Amino acid sequence: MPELPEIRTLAEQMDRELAGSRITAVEVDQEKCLNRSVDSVRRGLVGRTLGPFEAHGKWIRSPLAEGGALAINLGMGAEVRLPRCAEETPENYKFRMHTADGGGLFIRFWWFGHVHLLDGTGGEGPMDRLGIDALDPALDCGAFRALLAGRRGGIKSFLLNQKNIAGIGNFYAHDLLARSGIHPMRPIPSLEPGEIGCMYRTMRDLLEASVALGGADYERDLYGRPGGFSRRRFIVGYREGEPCGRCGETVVKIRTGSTPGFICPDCQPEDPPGG
DNA sequence: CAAGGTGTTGTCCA
DNA sequence: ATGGACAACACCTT
Repeated sequence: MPELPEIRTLAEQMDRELAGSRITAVEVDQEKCLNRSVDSVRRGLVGRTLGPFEAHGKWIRSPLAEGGALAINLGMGAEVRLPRCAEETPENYKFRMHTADGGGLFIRFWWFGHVHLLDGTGGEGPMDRLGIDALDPALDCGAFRALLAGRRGGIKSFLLNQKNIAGIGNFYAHDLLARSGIHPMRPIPSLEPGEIGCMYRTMRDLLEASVALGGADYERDLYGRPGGFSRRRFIVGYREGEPCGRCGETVVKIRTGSTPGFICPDCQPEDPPGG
């Protein structure tokens, strides 16, 4: 379930703990998480030096000083830990990397996730197909409008598609739309300029607020500490049957395409006034 | 206890 | 371009 705020929190911590460290050993017990064979990944990492860690959407990348890069995606909720902060036995972490300074990185994959070794030439992995990061400073309101221009589908599926904007998942999408007063199934062409501007500001406010708190409280960081962003902050997200945090109307759960969604029927009319 | 929902991504199909 | 179905098979709630 990690989305942009949780990934960004981890990337910042990994940058502090691991950037500049030389990799001394790599053990993998779950080969399907790799984009190459275990031997190939081990050969490509051991002896190399990790560069700065950067988040892009739900992916984390660290270029290697000798060329190429390490790319990590946590899928539906993996755990990433420093070895000294591991709570379980090492065997429970299917990817284990050790560094010369005595540190390292353990990853326990839950459903699935990815550790990719990239050769750095581009066009080789999922990261190359990502849209702009949702908190990229270059994504101002005008750029956000430009992304939506000419698009025809529903707004929620657009926001969840990482090729359009990277970092938004179902967890934050519920309130991003509710706080903007937009029904998830609204066709993009039906959105008023004012609604798009509101959605842009809400997206930045919501994600930045969670980043400032270290991400969602059900996720744990590199040290095993939970984030400070509680879902009690949501006005509709995961509040089925409870009053909407804005108007008090009862929140309902609906199907929004292939994902479940939570909406306030009053704040998010399917057919907006004047539309 | 068994069944079902859930979060992500890529691929395939209409 | 768009979305739906599906696969990857862990873990919690019902």
